[in-house]
Amino acid sequence: MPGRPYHHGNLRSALLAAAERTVRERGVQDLSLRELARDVGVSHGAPRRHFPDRQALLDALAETGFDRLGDELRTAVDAVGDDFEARLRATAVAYIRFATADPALLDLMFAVKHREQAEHLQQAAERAFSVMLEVILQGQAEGRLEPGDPERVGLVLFATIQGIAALLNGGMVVPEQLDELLDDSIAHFLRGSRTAV
Amino acid sequence: MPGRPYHHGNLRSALLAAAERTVRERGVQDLSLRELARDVGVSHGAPRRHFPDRQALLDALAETGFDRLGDELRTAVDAVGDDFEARLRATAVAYIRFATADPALLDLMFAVKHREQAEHLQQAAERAFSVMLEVILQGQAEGRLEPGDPERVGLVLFATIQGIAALLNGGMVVPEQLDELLDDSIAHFLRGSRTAV
DNA sequence: ACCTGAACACCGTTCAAGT
DNA sequence: ACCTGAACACCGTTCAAGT
Repeated sequence: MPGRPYHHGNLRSALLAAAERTVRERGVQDLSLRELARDVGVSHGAPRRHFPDRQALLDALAETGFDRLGDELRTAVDAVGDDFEARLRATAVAYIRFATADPALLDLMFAVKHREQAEHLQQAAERAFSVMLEVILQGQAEGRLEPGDPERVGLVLFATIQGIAALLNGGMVVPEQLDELLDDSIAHFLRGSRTAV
Repeated sequence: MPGRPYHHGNLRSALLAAAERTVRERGVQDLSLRELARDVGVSHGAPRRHFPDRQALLDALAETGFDRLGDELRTAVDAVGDDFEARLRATAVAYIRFATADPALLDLMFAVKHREQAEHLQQAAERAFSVMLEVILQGQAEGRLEPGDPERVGLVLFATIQGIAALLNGGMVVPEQLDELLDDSIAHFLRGSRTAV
C-alpha cells in the first residue's frame, strides 16, 4: 500500500463515509464538498468524477441510508422471535432509533425531489419498508389486523411512527415520553384495526 | 412616502416576507441573506441590525410560521361548527394543508436546536398546538376519548397527522391517498381511544 | 480513467465609516 | 439608531491540463 498514490482507489466510498459522519455530527447544511475532499486527502475537484454536484452526493447518502435502515429493521425483527406484536414493536423501535440517531440523514431520505427519476433510491426505500409490510401481512394472516391492501393498513402505523420520530427530533416530545407514546400508538393501532369494517 | 430613503423603515418585516417567499418557492438551502438584501433594496450588511446571523432569520421565520399555523388551525376549527369529530378532522386537514403548502417552513419549525433558549418560539408553538388540545378536551368531555392527561391522549393523533404530512412531502404517499389515509387514521384514533384502559 | 489546480461567481460575517 | 461598502475566508462549479 503506497503512501499517497495519485489514484485514491476508493474515493467514492471514502467520500460517502466522511459525508455520512459529517451529516450525523453537524447536519447537512455543514456538509462541504471541499472540506470532504480535504479530509479524504484529495483535491477539491476530484469528487466531481464520482458526484457531479453536491445534490448527487446527498442522493447517494439517502440511498445508503435506506439500505442501512432496511438492514436495521430486518435485524430487529429477526431478533425478536415470531410473535406478531413483538415484531410490530421491534420494527417501530428500530425505526425510531434510526431516525433519532441520525435525524439529518432521515431528512435527506425524505427530501428527494425527483423520486421518480431516482430509480435506485426508490428501490432502496421499498426494500427498507418491505420489512414493515411483512409484519403487517403476518398480522392480517393471524387475524390481528383488518384484511385488505396491506400497504393501506400499514400506512397509518407508518405515519404514526414517522411522526413520533419527528416529534422527538423536534424536541416536542422528550425521550422520557417515548415508551408511553409508543405503547399508546401500538395499542391504538391494534384496537383500531381489529374489528374494523 | 419618499422614493428611496436612507432608512428602510420596516426592513425587518420586509426581509421576513421576502424570506418566507423564497423558503416556500425554493427551500431553505436557497435562502441567501445577500439576495434578500438585494431584493429588498438594501446593502448586504443591513440585515445584520435585525438578524445577527442567518440562523436568527431562520428562527424568526419559524416563529411566524407557528403564528400562522395557529391562526389557520383556529380558523379551520371555528368554521366547522361544534361537532367533535368534524372539528377533529378540520384540525387535521388544516395542519396537513399547512405542512404540504410550505414543507420547508415546517422543517424549519421542527428544526430548532435550542428549543429551551428560544422562549418566544416555544410560546408560539404552544399557542398553535393549543387549538388541537382544545379539541381533545372536547372529545374527553363528550366521552368520545379516554380520560387522562389530554396532552398524552392527543399526542398519538398529533404524531399521526405529522407523519402523514411527512409522507406526503416525501412523496411516499400521493395526494390521491390522502383522504383515505386520513379517514383511516381518525377512525383508528377514535376506535382506539373510546373504551381504553 | 482519474485527479490537479487555477478561475469564476457566489456566500456569510465583520467592522469602520457614513447619515 | 440604522445603513453602506470594503475586506476576509469560505463555498460550488467548471475545465484545461497533468498522470
